[in-house]
Amino acid sequence: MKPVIETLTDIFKALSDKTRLRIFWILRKAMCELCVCEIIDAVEENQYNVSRHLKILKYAGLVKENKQGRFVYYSITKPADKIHKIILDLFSTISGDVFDADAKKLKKRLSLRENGKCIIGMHGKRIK
Amino acid sequence: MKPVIETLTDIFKALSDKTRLRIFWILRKAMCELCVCEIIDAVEENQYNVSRHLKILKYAGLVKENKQGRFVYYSITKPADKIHKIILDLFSTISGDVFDADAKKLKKRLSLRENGKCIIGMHGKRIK
DNA sequence: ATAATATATGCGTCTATGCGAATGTTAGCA
DNA sequence: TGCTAACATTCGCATAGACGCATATATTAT
Repeated sequence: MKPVIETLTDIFKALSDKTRLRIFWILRKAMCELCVCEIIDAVEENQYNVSRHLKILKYAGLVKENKQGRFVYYSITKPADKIHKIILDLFSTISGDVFDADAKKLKKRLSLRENGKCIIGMHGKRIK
Repeated sequence: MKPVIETLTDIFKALSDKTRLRIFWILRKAMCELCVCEIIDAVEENQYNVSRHLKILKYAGLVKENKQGRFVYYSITKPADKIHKIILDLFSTISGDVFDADAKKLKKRLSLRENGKCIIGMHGKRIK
């Protein structure tokens, strides 16, 4: 079990980068699992950067992953303690140009899903 | 006016360092202005580091200063928006060994005040 | 004016972090 | 088995941040 102060600095560090803020915000907004390529399209960042940032968010305990075939779905972790819960409350009050634009791009991307599953990869190619 | 995302990263960056977390925590806990030397005694850090960290917290809009003679008193700023308010709520739920120890040291230091004012400098020398 | 004291800041150093590019890994499909 | 695609990781570099030391600034006492 990490000391409280470690947990806190890990969380705040994870949220102190713009790209990670956007990724976390869009994951919270989505209210569902998002596959990496969908996140990439929403925030318009490189694959390796998104992957790296997701790792940091995961280490801080803010997101979790769910591997399904070659796709990896990420989602917000359910808050286990007060601090975590308050962080999520905080994000529910956040909106603004960058965030709203990301939400718009995500919505467009999610409309391409079939049966609630991602069927399009990173370069717009349909699966199967 | 800073964009929302800038405000957020500034706040999270400011809180992503252990010493700054402790300084901010003790300022919130104190519920009153603290002079720099009192903060130094509470967190047991070097003068220049405490000064620098206070500057970063101030830049993020989390604390404000009040100069009185050669003493500078710092205190928590009143939350101007929801985000700021939630951050403060978050800190009201935080406690633990390091934080509690700091609170203890601060209490001891504050008991040396006279008329609610700091009368002892950095090296334990009484003023006047 | 001079000295002393509370606080701030500039400089050098070391470490941490973010990015780009390339490469590695795993899973589905022919 | 071999190819392709989704995602992860490693390396090298550039920048940012934290610390220690020395010094600057501001204010008060002598």
